[in-house]
Amino acid sequence: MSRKGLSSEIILNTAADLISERGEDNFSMRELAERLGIKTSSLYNHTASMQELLADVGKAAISNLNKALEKAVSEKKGKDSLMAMAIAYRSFAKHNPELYKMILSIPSINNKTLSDCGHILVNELYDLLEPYIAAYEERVHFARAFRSAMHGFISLEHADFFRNQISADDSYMNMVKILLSTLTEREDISC
Amino acid sequence: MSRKGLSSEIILNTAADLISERGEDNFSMRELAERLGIKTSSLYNHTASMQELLADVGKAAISNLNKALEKAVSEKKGKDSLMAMAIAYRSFAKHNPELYKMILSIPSINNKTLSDCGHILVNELYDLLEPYIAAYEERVHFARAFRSAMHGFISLEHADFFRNQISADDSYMNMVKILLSTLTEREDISC
DNA sequence: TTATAAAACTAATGACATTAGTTTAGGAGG
DNA sequence: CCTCCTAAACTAATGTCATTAGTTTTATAA
Repeated sequence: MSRKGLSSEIILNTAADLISERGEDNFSMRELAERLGIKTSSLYNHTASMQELLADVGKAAISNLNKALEKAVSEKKGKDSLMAMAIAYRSFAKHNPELYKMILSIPSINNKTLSDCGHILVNELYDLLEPYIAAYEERVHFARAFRSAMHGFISLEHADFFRNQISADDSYMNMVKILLSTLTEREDISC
Repeated sequence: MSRKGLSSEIILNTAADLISERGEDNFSMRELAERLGIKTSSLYNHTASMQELLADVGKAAISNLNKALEKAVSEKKGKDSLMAMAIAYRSFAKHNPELYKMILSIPSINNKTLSDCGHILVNELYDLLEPYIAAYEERVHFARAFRSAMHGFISLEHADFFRNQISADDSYMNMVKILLSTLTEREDISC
């Protein structure tokens, strides 16, 4: 190491802070360098490109989201787990709107990342749905619907598409309940 | 007029073409000018800024989406109308993925635009839901869930989050049916 | 104490949006 | 047919970026 105690981790965290504060569109290597107290070009000793750095921030974000979901799910059982997941998902997106948005741009950049990180959410969902939906294909359908609803709601809300006075929190809970209401415990006819 | 037969409409359409081909992120005034056969700075005789131009492209996109939805809805009745809307929504997004994405960035730019254009979709939905949901607040909740599901599905699919072999088309139809299945015709107890 | 290499630096390039000021051409009025 | 007017083109310049090449510095390992 040289002069500063800069590590890739510090750079990543500072980049994430900057993005959280001012949005991905307003992020610049110049401002990141300034905040770190170095010249812009020095950043390239730590990252190959801005694109790679942004991808890394996205990976960290999806990893944090997954941790939050796992924690939430592990504390409940059955439908309560699904409800807890939905609440944790929205909570993460609400507290980290800019980082949440970055998650969507990951897959197109890096095919492996999503396989590594994103599947936790999906596999968790598949497991939780098993007591309610026997057929694998149907489980996939429902999981996609569930994720779509969560993501879509958050996305539309953040883009200010819900102008009506009615509480968005209420609408979200209502939406999740509607979806969960279509799940009925199946009698186990195996063996 | 002077030399060329350029109109704001031609510029708008060319910009939309360019965005459709290469994405909003890769759009540049330089390339737009080149395709139009003029110098970059000449564009500023027709638009105040790139931001305004992009906003106009977004407005045109939301307008086209609304037209497609209205047409689809008008040809059916009851739940079939809702199904037709969902199919038309997805169809638009599938054929115009880049333009669809731009719609989401409109509200933050211009508060009036969405009130003018976007409410058609919302009001249409409210009307269609009236035979099934009496309470206004409940209708708002359901309409938000419905839009969230549609948008979320399209958004996740386009970001390549549905890696499973299972058909995305099937999943989409399944999702819409799940939501519509929770709607039951109410007996009209008014008067 | 010295060698090494990571990590800082300076300097330069090329893409980009945007602005100011100038020129040109096509249609309106005589 | 001529002349003016103005929309719409142009040239030139500025400032912001990301990125690269080449140089210097400094912390640590030997």
